[in-house]
Amino acid sequence: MAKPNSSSTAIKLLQSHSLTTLVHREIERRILSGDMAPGDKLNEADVAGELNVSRGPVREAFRALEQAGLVRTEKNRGVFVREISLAEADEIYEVRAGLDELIGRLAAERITAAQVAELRELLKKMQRVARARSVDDYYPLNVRFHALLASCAGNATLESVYGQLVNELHLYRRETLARGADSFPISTREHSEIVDALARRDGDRAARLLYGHAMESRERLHATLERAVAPPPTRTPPLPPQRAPRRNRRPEVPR
Amino acid sequence: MAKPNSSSTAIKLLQSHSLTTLVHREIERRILSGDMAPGDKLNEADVAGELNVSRGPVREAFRALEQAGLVRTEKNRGVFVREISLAEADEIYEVRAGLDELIGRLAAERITAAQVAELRELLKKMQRVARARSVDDYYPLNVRFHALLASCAGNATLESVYGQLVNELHLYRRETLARGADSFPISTREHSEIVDALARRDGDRAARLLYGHAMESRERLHATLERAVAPPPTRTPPLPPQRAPRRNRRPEVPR
DNA sequence: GTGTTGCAGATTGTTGACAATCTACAAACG
DNA sequence: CGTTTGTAGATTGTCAACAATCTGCAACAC
Repeated sequence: MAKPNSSSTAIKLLQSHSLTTLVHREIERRILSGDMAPGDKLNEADVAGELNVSRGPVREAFRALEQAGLVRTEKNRGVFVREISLAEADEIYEVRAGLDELIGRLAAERITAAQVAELRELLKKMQRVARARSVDDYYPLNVRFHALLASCAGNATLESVYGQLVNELHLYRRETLARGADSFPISTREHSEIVDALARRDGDRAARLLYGHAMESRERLHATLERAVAPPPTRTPPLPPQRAPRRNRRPEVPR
Repeated sequence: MAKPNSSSTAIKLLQSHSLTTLVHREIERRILSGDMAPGDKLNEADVAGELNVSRGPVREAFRALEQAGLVRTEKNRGVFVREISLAEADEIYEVRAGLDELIGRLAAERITAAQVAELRELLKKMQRVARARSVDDYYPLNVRFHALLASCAGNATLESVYGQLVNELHLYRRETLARGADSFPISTREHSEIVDALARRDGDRAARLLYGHAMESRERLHATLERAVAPPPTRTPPLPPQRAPRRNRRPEVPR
């Protein structure tokens, strides 16, 4: 009765929230927020106990997180927060640069006036924080800026793939404490130029700026790492045998 | 005793192959091979029975497949082979084009002589098949060509992301039977030019060719679809209520 | 003392049973 | 005759117990 097909959003939420989903999100939150460091072990029974569920949903959530690249599983040994090597971070930066380039080209075509305004708003906030040199405040704003940019490309698939890579890079940052790559507000001018190019619908320039911007982050990462090569390697004193396998997504040709 | 640290690969295989993994691969194979069509329902008990395992591993495999974008889950209703709309296929093609461009640029720097030879070998085979106009033989070769190209970029992350998108597009092909997009051997000349550019290490040209190549596939897809707009919509006579939600990967800003 | 072997505890992998929810059909009602 | 309501069956969501495997320590042999 009443409204049969109003599709009340509240209903939809409860409809899709199984325990597995909840557990998945909670663990993801813990990993990305830094509550758990890369290499930490996730004990099924402990997690289940803390969240007051049984081990079934926890195991299901682990499989999803593994596919998302946030944890690594070793049979009969457990799941661990994924550790990202410098080489892997390098790879991810490279892919991200390519996607950023695409984002620039597409966003220039499709961006709306409201989105430009929102970006400029965010830019102002970033410049304030940059002047205050508060690095830890700057990083999340930078992440938000690029996420917003990705959404301006008007391609949900692109946004989703991009977001996954950013998550993995975030993991790397947590692991090495190599704060330099995306944190220092070196790039406020570049950010402004990007938004300007988008506002003028100059896709080629936006694409070029964004690609260069991402590659610079990668360079800064290397610089930071090389500077920190003589001091202790940031943590991990004993470092277990390291029999970690590669990730498991494979192309697989049909037929 | 004997060889304590030979890391015999046979051991490693049994080490990582849990039932969940096996089930995951088997279902993936069934979906990509076309044994199951998009929209088909995957019944937990049935799958468990066919593979002689209990429902636990099956459910875990489902969660991984969902994250990989191959199935869609509706709470209390089941999991279904993902149906990809034209709009989504369009998005994926767009992202794939961007990645192809990146692949061209990177592969030009890193490709080896052996890889060039392998590509040329494959090209010859493709031209033979193209002359014979056997479309169904051409498609898998085309897939292999692009997978090989992706591996030449020397970036495992890129290869993995690219492979996932290709899988999803394959799903679209299965769904619509829109064979035109990647099947017709229109592009043997373009393929040759791409390999030539890579062999000359002309990254800019390879990137441009590959981007254009992917975008052409997208255009062909549209053309094929528009040509088939008056005839019946390729299948799905009743078409259930269609309350499919969006995919569930989300960026999620930390802290 | 050094290295090996064998247990005990803990953790993961798997299973089957139970609870909650949905679908479909049929009976009752207007 | 069409609509609604209730019930039965099937299916998914969750749980707790069992089996297999691993880790660490202690006892033993050399």
